[in-house]
Amino acid sequence: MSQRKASGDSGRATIRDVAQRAGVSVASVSRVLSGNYPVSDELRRRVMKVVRDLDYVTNAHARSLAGGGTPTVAILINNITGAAFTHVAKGVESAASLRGWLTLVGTTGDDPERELALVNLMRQQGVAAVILLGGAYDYDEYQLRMARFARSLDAADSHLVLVGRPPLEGEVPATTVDYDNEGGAYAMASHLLSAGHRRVLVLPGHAELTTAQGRLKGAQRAFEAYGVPLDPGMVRHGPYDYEHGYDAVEESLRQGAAFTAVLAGTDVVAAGAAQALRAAGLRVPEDVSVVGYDDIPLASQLTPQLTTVHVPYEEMGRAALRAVADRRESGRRRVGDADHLVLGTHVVVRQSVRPPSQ
Amino acid sequence: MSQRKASGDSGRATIRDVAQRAGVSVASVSRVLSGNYPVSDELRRRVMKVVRDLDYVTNAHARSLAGGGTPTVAILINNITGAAFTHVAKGVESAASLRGWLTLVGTTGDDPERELALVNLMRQQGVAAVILLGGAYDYDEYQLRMARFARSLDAADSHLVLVGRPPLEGEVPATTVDYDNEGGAYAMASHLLSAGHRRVLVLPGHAELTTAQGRLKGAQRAFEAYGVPLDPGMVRHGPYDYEHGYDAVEESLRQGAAFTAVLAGTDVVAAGAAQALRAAGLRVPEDVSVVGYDDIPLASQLTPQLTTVHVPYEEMGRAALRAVADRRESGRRRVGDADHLVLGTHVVVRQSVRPPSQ
DNA sequence: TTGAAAGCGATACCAT
DNA sequence: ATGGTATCGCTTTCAA
Repeated sequence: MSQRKASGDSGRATIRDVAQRAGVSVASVSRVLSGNYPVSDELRRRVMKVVRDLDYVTNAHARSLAGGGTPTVAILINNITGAAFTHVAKGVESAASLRGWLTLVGTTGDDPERELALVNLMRQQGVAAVILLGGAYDYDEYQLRMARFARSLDAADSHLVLVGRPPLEGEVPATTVDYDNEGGAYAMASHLLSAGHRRVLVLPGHAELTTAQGRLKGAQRAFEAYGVPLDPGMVRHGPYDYEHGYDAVEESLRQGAAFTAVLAGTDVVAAGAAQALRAAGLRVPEDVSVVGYDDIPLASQLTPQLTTVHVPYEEMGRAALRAVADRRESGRRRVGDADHLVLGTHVVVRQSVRPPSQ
Repeated sequence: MSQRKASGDSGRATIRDVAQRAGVSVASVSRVLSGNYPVSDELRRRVMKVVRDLDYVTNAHARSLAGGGTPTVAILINNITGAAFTHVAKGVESAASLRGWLTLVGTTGDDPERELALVNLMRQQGVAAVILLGGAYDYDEYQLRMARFARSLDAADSHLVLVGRPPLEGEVPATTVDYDNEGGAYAMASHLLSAGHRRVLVLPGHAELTTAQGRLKGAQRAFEAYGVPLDPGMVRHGPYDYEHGYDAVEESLRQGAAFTAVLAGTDVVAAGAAQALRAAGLRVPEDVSVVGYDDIPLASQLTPQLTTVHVPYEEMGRAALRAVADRRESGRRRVGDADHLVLGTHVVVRQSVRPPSQ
């Protein structure tokens, strides 16, 4: 019944099927296909004909077991739906495919268990690198956890790459591709301050998220630089989503908070904030200015177009992959050897900021 | 120098390393790890200890060569940045990970060459299925091309799944997960017509794209049903992006076209259209109504919130994976056996439609 | 319950 | 330029 290997009938054709049918050795078929070895035209013709007839493709698993194999990188995201992450992923994928590499994607849903499981799964796959995207929750064990990931991957000839979060402390075999998060926030807040705003509602994000921490710190530094006190009551933490932006503004308004501008942690939060302002009969930017962070497409599609901080997400993705590829080519480097890359950010001035009216 | 296998030092630890160090056979280690075989507690303890010490994970390539292995599905997208696709991908990924499956992602950039290369690459990987996302360009060879993909994959014990596009003609071993594209457009157009709109600017998308064709056809049917002639000059084709929406409206206005509503092919196009209307001093929806299609988050984040057609993208992704998984479990089915699934769509009424003012 | 050994499909070294 | 074959790491009979 289940006569396996009856005649290359069921399942995929193997290199042996091709060899047999072409009347040559498997070694020859392998040579023709990899193309990195001198082969007679006659042989090549014979083999390729059969390859086409059988619609043969080599078994990637066997190949990578035997030596060769397509390098693969894994990218782990919290939520594939986030526009910012999506652009990093695009950068990684495009740079990978440019080199003929494959990209695996896994989503963690902010679940440490799942993150661990995925890192191990990727290790099993023998990926060239695991790229972790997005800000991290800075809980106690975080550093240890990441250090463990890094060492595990390193021991398996793989590599850990952190994108969009601060580098790890100590001598850990990991690469970080980050952006000037705090600097961007500093510039954005300064933009608001120099326009004359003094009372601004700040929505940095979750207090434990590294990106939110950086953005808040940048804003605080700007306020200090301008000698303007930043009322702690004007800082509201919450998730990076539309609802949070909306709710935070609505609530502040209800509590009678007086502010002439909103400094949001992301463009999506800014969108929610703007909507809440409008719902309260306030005009943006005539009555209240609103700024975001990230510069995702949404920012320029809103009305008014959002003034925000541009983060080179796609470029970060490309940089991450380049770092991995370089490291492969030039043999592994020593720990701590230029493992940290920081890309610049800058304010994109659009239409959502005006000097305070009164 | 390059003494390989000196002592399981360099590279990943193998099952042999574990066996040796635990003083048992590789077979036993394999049994302990796969857990699908009776094993003494003592043995298990010994093996697991070493596994932890060595931080060992099995080599997925070797495993899948030998028989077992993690099922993997590939999802091929034109542009990973599109919000709609992203949600399908999320559905696929979540359903996959629920079963312990892996997800590979590749982007084609609308390039047939690359699409072919990717399908073959995925075939090499021995994926359980290749999921093609998004509308297709209905050029001549399309059907033949897809049929070839389908047969190739089928012959390799894999499977082709088409998501968001019409099913293939004839007896082709492929599964289609689609949504009622035309029906949604019909309902959306009817909504506009029943509100009293008679002159509406239609921006269905690229004329060759199957989704655009369906959306246009649905709209046309609605106009017919209402006995309202749809001026061909009021239909403008173009890409599914913000710029197209903006430009199309701007140009129509410049040419003096008179319309009281815009029926856009996607939410993003609608966003562009709305922006252009505002730029021209027209209010939405007081002066001109605007509707979209897809119901991506953007739709409810715009001002005014967009009335649009909801498409269950994430659910489609889940359905696609379920179809593949079912097919695996229950052995392959015969060609043409309930290979076509169509999910419903419906209008989501929000704030961007008003009866025409005059 | 445990071990030995035969593949799985491809690569690359060693002969010819 | 070609062919034979050991090998990659693991799973799975087949014996013990």
